[in-house]
This record gives sequence, structure tokens and C-alpha cells, in this order.
Amino acid sequence: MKETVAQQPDVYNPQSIEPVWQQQWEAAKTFRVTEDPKRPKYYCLVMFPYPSGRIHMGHVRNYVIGDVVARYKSMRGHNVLHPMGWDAFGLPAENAAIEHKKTPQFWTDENILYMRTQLKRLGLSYDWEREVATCKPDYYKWNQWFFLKMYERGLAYKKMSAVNWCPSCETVLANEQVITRDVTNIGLCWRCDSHVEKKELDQWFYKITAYAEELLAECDRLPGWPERVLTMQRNWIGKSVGVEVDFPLADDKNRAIRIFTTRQDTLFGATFVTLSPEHPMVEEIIRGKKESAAVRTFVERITKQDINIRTAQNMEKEGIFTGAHAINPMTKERIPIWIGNFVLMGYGTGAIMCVPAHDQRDFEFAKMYNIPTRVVIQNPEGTLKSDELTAAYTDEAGKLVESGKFSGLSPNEAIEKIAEFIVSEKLGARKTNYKLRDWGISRQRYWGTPIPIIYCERCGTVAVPYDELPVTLPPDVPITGKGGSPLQADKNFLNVKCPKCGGPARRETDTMDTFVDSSWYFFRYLSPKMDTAPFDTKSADYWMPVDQYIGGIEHAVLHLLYARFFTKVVRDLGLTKADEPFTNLLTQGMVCMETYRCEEHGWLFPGDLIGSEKEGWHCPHCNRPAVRGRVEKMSKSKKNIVDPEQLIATYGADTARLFSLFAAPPEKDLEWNDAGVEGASRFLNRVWRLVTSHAGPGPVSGTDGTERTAALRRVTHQTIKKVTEDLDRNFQFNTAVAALMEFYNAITAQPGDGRDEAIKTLLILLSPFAPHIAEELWKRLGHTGSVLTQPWPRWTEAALATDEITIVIQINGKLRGQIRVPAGLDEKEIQHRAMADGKIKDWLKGQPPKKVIYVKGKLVSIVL
RNA sequence: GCCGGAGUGGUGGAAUGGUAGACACAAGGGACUUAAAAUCCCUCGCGCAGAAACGCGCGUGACGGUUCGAGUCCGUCCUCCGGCACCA
Repeated sequence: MKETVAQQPDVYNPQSIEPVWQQQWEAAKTFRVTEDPKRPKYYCLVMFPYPSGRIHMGHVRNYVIGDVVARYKSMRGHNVLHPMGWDAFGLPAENAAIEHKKTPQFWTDENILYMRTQLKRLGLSYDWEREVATCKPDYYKWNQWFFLKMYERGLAYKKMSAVNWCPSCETVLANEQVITRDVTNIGLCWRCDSHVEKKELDQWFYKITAYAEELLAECDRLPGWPERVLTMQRNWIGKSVGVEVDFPLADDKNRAIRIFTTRQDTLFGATFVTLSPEHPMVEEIIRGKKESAAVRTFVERITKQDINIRTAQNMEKEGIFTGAHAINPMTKERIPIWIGNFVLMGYGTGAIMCVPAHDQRDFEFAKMYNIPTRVVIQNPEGTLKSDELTAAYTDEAGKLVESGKFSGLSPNEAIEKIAEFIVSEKLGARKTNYKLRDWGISRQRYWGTPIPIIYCERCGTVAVPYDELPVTLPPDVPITGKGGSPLQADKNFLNVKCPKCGGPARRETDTMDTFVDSSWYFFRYLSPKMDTAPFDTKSADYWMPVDQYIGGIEHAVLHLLYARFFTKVVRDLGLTKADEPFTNLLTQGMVCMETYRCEEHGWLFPGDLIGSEKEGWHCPHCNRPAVRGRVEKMSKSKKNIVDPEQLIATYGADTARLFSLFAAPPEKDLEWNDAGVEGASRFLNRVWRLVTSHAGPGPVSGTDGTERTAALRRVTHQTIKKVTEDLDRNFQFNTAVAALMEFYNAITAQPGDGRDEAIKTLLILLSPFAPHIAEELWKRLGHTGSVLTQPWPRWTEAALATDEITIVIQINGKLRGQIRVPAGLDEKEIQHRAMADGKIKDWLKGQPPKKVIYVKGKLVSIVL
């Protein structure tokens, strides 16, 4: 402490005590952790940040939640691993390089340095010796190592594919990185909101689809995950079980169109077939037909359209008859073949059978083009008529009709029976489809992990040998933001000798999607300095899986699915026993704040407004009224941000921590409000005054046996119970903090002896939430050693017991009175006293009650 | 359209089927102070009644139902938020 301010021991001054304790913890290596088979392990993980420059309130909330969990579990006797690191590759570093003429490396290192000190100011209990940064060669070497392992196993492969191309970022995006935000359903870049285009490129993929079934099935075995996250993952994997069926061409019975359906029970009702405009058989079937010219024009027009626009929800269905016919394999009827703009080549076989009677989309299409409709599932009332339908009949109830030997079956029975028939008659096969696509990992970018592949003129695609890893990024590459990958311009990087034949070859210049980095970082924390393997399997056997993972809901699909996939790959490489990386998942809500706008000057910082709540706020530039906007996620663009650094400077880290925990349950959005921060600060000030005014030269005398002392002891144990249960049950930090406030109120409400145990307990219970003040006051009470190493207090049922209890009396379910009775009084006597109560007597009016219900220790309910 | 989640005071939010509104914020009143800040105390869902006290009625998005008793369980609906969506 360099401050020369006179020490005023009676004033709570977080700015002076917080750094002292942070240094103390660091010097004592309080949070360093190693494997310890004697203690139960607890792996508490928070999503590591992208080093964008400064931490924001979302980070604060995330890390404070994680810190309370870690500190609490540690006090409960667990050996807690609580690491932190940096998701350090990514586009902003390149943008910064263009803007500020700093290399991505320099910019990133600078940011990490700054943000690390910011995090340290929050007093977070990280084992900093395990810090990792994904942009360091000793980290990304292992991205490359995993790539090679996957390449060997056929899990990494290259193919030409139409990819999402962001013209602004000049890079490829994964499907998951294309978002649709408004009703037009147009694909936008997840990072910059640009309109995404299609482009054909040769790309590297990870074969996540090989694990689709396991990723889906394991969703049922993740009870510690929020249901909505599992739902999103299930939707994303998008499994559908059905059959592929061949519809032979009428002109050539040896050729057939293969369709995919999940509703084979309606096969007899298929009155036409529709192909995707991209379907490879289109040209074959229209050859020589009078419709061929019109069809070609149609196909050309549709395929030119952006796929995102074409598949938008409100896109008009459009189709054209090909002039060709197919044979319905069940009815043997000739049915027309159409081409439709709504049929996707990328799903199933790119061809569908159409059953207008039992599929709403097919129904609308058939109505539009006058194609016949045939009812093959009759409703229980028997009222459906093929030519009178006004909508498709899609209910599960009903029986098959006009379906040959399957008539009379329920749709569910028929789905199975007809599938069997299709297989046995060799009309097709059972088939399961997934919406999940393989994960395109190629990025035409500099600041990422180089893909360890070499292209040789003679040997073709050659893997970089393991002993040549890592393929490092060349440090001085000009980054312009234009054209393709900057690595292509670096001839030293690009031109290499082939590892196989020694001949001239060139390197792959694409780098990996940064989601690769974050798919396994939780393994790297276990042995961050290991240089012979990505991590130590022995450590993983001890620590994995992560007991509690905490982060934003925005990663519900992308990051969490990739991390699950990677874990399964790592397991199949024999490196871990874990099937799933994260046992429990807590998705914390966003940090929001109200927004203000001036019609002239746009968004305004709330802190800059002039005026007052009562008189109304005005724009500081032009004094126009500031219009209050919606409460939205804090963001720079809307200017509704609170800078954590400012907050800590004003109130201290403990207040910042306490408020972000108290204002809302963790999974809900938190609305920031300065007055609430004041409240949290006031509470800590009160605790400070209570303890500092209480602390005497020596320990204060113990229990004195009075009723007041017993009452305080009771509240103490009640609070231990409440806080413990709130933390154990879903981390209800807000109610736990409320219990501590009540506890404080109870202690001060009854001045007198016997506060010792209460105050001591208050500090221990407070320490995970506000560790600095707890440490300081603990010390001032005369304790040696850290409050953090105190065991978590236990409550006893005996201490909770009271001599007298309150019994509530209800008449016909309405509250009519209450009586105090000695604890342990028997039911009969309690009922008797309840009826004898003056007020209750008035209600009874001398009549005997019909019924009396007694809830033990709680209430008497009298029915008249 | 489908699948989740949520609707409680002026506000954020509490309530294993058992006293709705804990805790906090805001607001109002008071004490202390020359004054202010800080701090402390009181009031604080709506209505009725009353000098006061003891009270009474209503009240958790709407309407029904189950129950001695429903914010909580069931049914129907409304609104908002999130996800998915021409996926065959």
C-alpha cells in the first residue's frame, strides 16, 4: 500500500483493503491446486473470454458466479480446480492490425495483459498458473495434433462445397455462424450482420455427423443441463427416421427416383413426385419432352436465387411439371414428376413424394397446380373425401384406407409395417437423416491455427509429420483485410518441401475456425505446460468431467455441441474416459440496461444525460428530451454500458460482486441499476460498522444462557441452513444474499451478548460472495489465518428448535387467527386451544365444525 | 405453426399445496446536523371501516376445475421472451 491517506480503521474503504488481500492470496498461492486423491474433486469452469480489450459486465457476472461456486465448494471440503484463460484467436485482432498498425499478436498480448489485471481486481480465485492462451504455439500445436489424428481416422476431410461467404469479413462461415434475425429470414453474418452469400470453395471439414446419434442420445443423460439448451441441441441435430423409396420412371423402369419420407404410411396417397431444381436426374427425365425448354428456364431462374431467400418461410411455393412420370411403387399408378423451389438438394435425397391429402405443404402445392388428392387415412368419423378437403388431414388418429393389405391399420402401425414391406420387397431401405452438417473449419484468415497440411505436386495431400508441429504463424505478415488469406502472400510460409518426397510443395494457407480452440481448452487446463501430449490423461482421469460449467446462453448450440463432439473424439483416441465434458451447465442471463436516444444525436450514455428522473432527461448536446428506449443487453453501440473498472473504482469489487449476485437469479437477465448498487454497498458498510464496533481487544464472552442468546443462535443456524440450501439447490445466490441481510438485521435488532458466534458465522457465510471484506473483518476480529480456509459452518436441527411455535388457524381456508403454543404440544390439545381462541369462537358461533385438518407444527384448518 | 420459458406491489424480485409480497430499491414522513451528506427510526398491494386498536373484503395475466386450503396442481385461452421452421 503506497497510499498515504491516514488510516481510519472505522471507515470501510474497499480501495485500500481489496488490493492488500489480492496480493496476500497471490503471495500465499491460496488458489493453486493439484490433484489430491484424498479429497473429492470439483472442476468449476467459466467460459473463457475473447481478449477484446476490456472486460464488460457480462464477464463480471459470469466470473463472479463461477467464483462463488468455487469458493463455496472449496469451503465444503472439495479440491476445487478453477482456471482461467484466453480464447485468443479471432477476427478482431486482424481488424485491429489494419486499424492500429499493431500485429494481431501484439494487440492480443496487450489486451490479455490489461484484462488479466482487471480480472484480478475482482478478487477471483483462479489458479493463474494454469492460464492458457489459444494463440500461443504451445496451445495451437495441439489443435494441429488433433487435426492430424482426425485426418488419420477420416474425421477430417476436404471437399468442395458451397459455403456461406461473408463479403465483409471475407471469410467462410459455418452454418451456425449464419443467423436469421428478422422475418425475411435472410442469412446474416453472426459477427458483422452482413448479408451472407454462397461461394464454392475447397474446404476442410470435421465429421461431426459421425457422432450425431451419440450426441443426440446423450442429451437424455445430461440432467444437469437446462432443458432449453438440450432442446436446442436436439433441434439442431434434427434426427428423422423414415425410409428411402424408389419411384421407377414410367419411361424406363430400370431407372428410378429415390425419395426420402418419414410418412411411409401415406405412400398410397402419393399423387406426384417433386425434385429439387438441383437434382441430378432433371436433365435425364426432361430429355426430348416438349416441356424441356420451359423446365430449363425455370431451373436456371431458381438456382440463381440465394438459397437463404429461396428457403425463407414466406417464399411463395413454385413448381413446374417436367412432362415425365414415375410409378408409385405401391399403387403402380403413373404419377407426374414436378420440380419445386421448396425441395432442398441438401436434405434427404433431394426428391420427395407428395401426398396432398396428408401434408399441408403438398396440399397447397397440389391445389395451386390442380394435382389430384387422395385420402388414404380416414379420420375416426369417416368424413374425409378426397375431392372436398380444405386442408391436409395430419392428425394421428384414424385408419388407413385404399392402401391395399395395409388398410385398416393405424398410421403408427402402418409406418412400421410398410417400412418392413419396403425392405422385404426391395423397394427401398430404412433411413435416418440428420439436419446436422459436418463442421466446416477452414477460414481464409491469418489469426488462427494453421491447418497442418502440405500439397505436393507428386504426392498430393500430405499431412505435416507430428515431429514438425507446430506449424507456426509467420510473425510479420501484412494484413490488409482484402483478398484471400494473408498467409498466401507469405512465400516463406507457403513454399515448402514435401515431407514425403522432398519435392516442391505448398502449405495449406487456411486456418481453423476458432471454435476448434475452445472445443477442448478445458482439457488443456489440466496440464497446461505438458509438451508431449495435449494433456495428461492421469490428470484428466482425476478432474474430468467438469462438474459445473458456467457461461452465456448464446453458446447453447455452437460451442457446447463442438465441445461435446471433441470430447467424444478425445475419448475415442483413448485420452480420457469422459463421454461428456460438462456434467452441470448454468447458463447465466444477460446484463441489461435501459437505453436512451436523442432524435438528433442517436444513442446516449445514461451517465451523460442532464436533468433528473422527475423532470425528465435531456440530451447533453442539444438539450432535446432523451427518449427512453427498451431495456437491452449492454452494448457499446447502444451506449448502455457500465464500465466494471469505473464501478470497482467507486464501490470496490465486493460491492460489484454482491450486486450482480443479488439483483436477479443467475439464469435470468439482470437489469443494471445504480440505486441497487448503492444498496449492496450500504449493506457491506453496515457489516463493516457492526464488526468493527463490536471487535474488542479480546474475544467477547460466550453464551450467557439468556433467551436472547438462544434466539440469536437460532437465527444463526437458520441462516446457515438457508444459505447452504440456496447454494446447493441451483445456486440461488440472490436469496442467499437476502438471507445474509436478514441475518445482519437480526443481529443488530437485539443488542447484547452472544453475538460472537453470529458475527463469526456471518463473515464465513459472506466470504464467497464478498471475500475481501470478509478477510479483513475476520482479521480484525483477531483471528489468524484466512477466513477462506474455514470449514463451511453446519447447522443442527436442535439449534433450530424453539420452545414456542406459531400455529395458523384457518376457517374454510381463510386465515382467521394464530396462536402460540409450546413446541411438542400434542395435536388434540392444539386443536382444542385453536377452537378456544376468542376470535375463532366468534366465527364458530357455537356450531361444531364439520372437519378439522391439522398440519403438524403449522396450522389448524377448520371446515364449517 | 411447433418446442421451451415466463407473466406476482411504483421497481428488481421472495414464497417443499399451508400466514402472498422475504430481501432490496424507489417514494413519503421523522430523528441527528447551523446546513448538507452519511447514518438511524417509521410508513409503504388495493379498497372499506375506524379516534385508535382489533378488523373486513379484494388481490399473483384471464376464465373454469381439483382441494379444507392454489402464485404453486389440472384444463382452456391471452400476452411477452427464446429457439426451431417449406427438413419431406
